Amino acid sequence: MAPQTRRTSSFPKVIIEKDSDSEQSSSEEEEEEPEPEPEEEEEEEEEEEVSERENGKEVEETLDTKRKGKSPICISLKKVCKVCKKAGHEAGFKGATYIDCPMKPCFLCKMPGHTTMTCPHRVATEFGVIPASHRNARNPLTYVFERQLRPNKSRIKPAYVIPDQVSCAVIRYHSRRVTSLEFHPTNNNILLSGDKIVYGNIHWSILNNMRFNPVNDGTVYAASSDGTVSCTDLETGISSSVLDVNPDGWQGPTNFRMLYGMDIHKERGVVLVADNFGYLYLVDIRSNSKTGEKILIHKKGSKVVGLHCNPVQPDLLLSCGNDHFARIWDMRRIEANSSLYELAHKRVVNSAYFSPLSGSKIVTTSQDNRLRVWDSIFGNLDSPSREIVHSHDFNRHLTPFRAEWDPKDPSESLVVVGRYISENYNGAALHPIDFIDISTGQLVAEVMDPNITTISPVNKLHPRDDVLASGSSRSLFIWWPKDKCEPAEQKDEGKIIVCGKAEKKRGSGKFGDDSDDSDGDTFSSKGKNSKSKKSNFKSSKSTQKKFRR
DNA sequence: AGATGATGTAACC
DNA sequence: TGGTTACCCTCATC
Repeated sequence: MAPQTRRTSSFPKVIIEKDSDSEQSSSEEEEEEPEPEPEEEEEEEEEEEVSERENGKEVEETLDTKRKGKSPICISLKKVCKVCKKAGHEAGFKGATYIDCPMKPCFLCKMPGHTTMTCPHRVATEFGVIPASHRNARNPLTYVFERQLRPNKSRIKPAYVIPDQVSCAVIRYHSRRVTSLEFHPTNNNILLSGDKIVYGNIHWSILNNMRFNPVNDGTVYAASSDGTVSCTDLETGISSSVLDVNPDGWQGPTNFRMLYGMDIHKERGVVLVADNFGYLYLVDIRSNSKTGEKILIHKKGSKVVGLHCNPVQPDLLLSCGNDHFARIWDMRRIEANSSLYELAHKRVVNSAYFSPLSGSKIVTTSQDNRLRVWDSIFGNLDSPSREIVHSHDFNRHLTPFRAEWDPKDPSESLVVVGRYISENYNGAALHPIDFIDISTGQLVAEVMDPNITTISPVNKLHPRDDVLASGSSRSLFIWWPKDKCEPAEQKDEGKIIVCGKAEKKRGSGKFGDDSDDSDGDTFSSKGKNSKSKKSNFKSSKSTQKKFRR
């Protein structure tokens, strides 16, 4: 074997280009570039470049081995934009304000020509929201809803009761990101949270969705990426698998089925669950076993991330998934390609929910950074009645964002959704949880706390109380009006049940043992558990809730 | 304070 | 169609 040796005489000179520490503007950079031999510089540009980037600096070597072997290796340590890799500007945080790369489309609305800073949708969420057209499509849904629901709909929209300030409890119990939250249907003091489980426990993979059993709210069903649906008794903690869509076990990553969307059809007594290949499965609640055959409801091979039964017309099923569609089905005759409506989106649909009272509206969260409202009475289902630009980008480290209805709002227009992009609030980059009026597109309220700097993609409003539960990377946040006592103190049985792998030494150790610490201990003020990352913030008991205009 | 890496998937070709 | 790649405001830990 002949060792590759380079003759010292032909070893090229190494030139290191650097930014000067004080100057960063592109024009000045060009002036400062060392140009030892102008002719060779020109040659360099024609050569193939092998470049690596590290920490916003570009290290690039220009190899000239096949020619004279004499022109210099040029290592450039010039600062480049970490987004577009070009010099002359830099994207990233300047303090608590994020500066966008001007070469990329707006990170918020995805349109070219401006950045998030100047995006009209950032200034006002209602920008570009067109009033719904009062088309009357005379479709079958319209008749059903008009006859059955109009009398119950209030004519005057009541004002939202949103407190100026809220208190927040931080629960650090999950060892991985929170994926799912569910309030107990009857017991005000029970909240269920699911996480991305690492190993062990009821499921060995991500818990994607869970629902209380509507006929026996002491049990909970959960769908997981491990391909099973579990049924767990909350009193005993005993869990059983009621569906396994991989009866032959692991047959490779392309064959393994994972379960995402799930809901329970109370009247029919079935759990509806869908997989990552486009199929719907039914599980009979009485026998806790699979019933019927799987049905293709979305594009073959695409993930079905959400299922929701209409609260008033339970035979109407709403599904959504990665094929960019949400679909409405008639449960009485559901088979491939038989959907009543197809709600088209530009990107993946993270969630689709019927409005909680009348079931006549649908709100969807799509990865094109838009919330869409579909109204079966005042609009039609051919196109959304409203599109609201809102930052909830897909990110591999985050649970996908899902806009959730406020179940207590009689006008069915209030929606809660976490925000991806941050805003500079007194020097801290915070990601508020947004309350949006979908009838106007207006941002009604934004919930935030200077101590909570993480993103909260999972949010759920309490069915009866003024309580918001938020799920973040590893924490749960419980928000309630500041003037009220802590939720768990309202009744004597406060209890939070956390599904997932418990990491017991985390946080303040309030959950360190398995005893039912019910009252004050269960909720602790955020000051105790969460360390303030920004020293310029004092840990205040109450949280700012800012109103725009 | 700055570097590290765990990590899943949508969109593209 | 399947394989490849980027991924741009994570976040906890060292």
